[in-house]
Amino acid sequence: MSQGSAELVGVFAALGDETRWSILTALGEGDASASALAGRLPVSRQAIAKHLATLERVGLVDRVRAGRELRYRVLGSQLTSTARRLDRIGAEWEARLQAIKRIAESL
Amino acid sequence: MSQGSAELVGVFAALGDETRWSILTALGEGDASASALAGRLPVSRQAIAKHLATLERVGLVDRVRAGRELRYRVLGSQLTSTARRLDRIGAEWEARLQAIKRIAESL
DNA sequence: CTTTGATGCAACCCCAAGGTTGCATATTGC
DNA sequence: GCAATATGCAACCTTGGGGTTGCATCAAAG
Repeated sequence: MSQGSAELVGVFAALGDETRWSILTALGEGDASASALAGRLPVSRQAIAKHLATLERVGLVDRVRAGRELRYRVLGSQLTSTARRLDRIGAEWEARLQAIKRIAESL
Repeated sequence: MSQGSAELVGVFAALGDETRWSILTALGEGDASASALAGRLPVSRQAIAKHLATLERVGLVDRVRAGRELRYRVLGSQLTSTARRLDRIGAEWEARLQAIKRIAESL
């Protein structure tokens, strides 16, 4: 079900851009096409199309034909699954820290 | 306590690089200095120093002097708190999707 | 069938980011 | 004090990514 660590890094790279977040939040208020998004955001339609491509590549977004336009939709599931993986990693490292701290205090 | 969305994006940008992940995982096996890391990873010490700087800037890592060297340590807490924020956002979007799906099915 | 609105493709610009080398500057150990 | 090791700083190179403009293409609406 879940992807490898390479894809994990890809998701983070995709989320590490302000413009893409503005696209995601705009999509959060309802599905939209690249052209529609270009009307609301201060970037060209082609720039948005590229961003949508990278978002789709990492599974953060979904496309579906609707007449002559392509409507995009946010996939929250990818966010939550990524969050879960991130939480597990952080918890492991945090556990290590606590263990070391306990050892240090017992000296 | 938690930071703004700008810092959130910064954390993701920091996590969107393979080399930084290799640094983080290396640090996960025990605190280390930039020079020590340079011995284990296939990049120069200066490159690692830059990465450590960006990791520290977003609070993913911590530095402490130990004699003449600077030892770095992973802060899992930043990961877990980021994961929590990510999960909330994903959950909201997922809820929206489900709501729309219900409406569509009721037609 | 022609027009119109939408997407696809390509060339191009610019800059930040990852990486390197070289040298200066501490700080420990003897 | 002197040698050795670690960090700090700076210049520099190169690539990729974000952005733009221009044009081709395609499908719906008249």
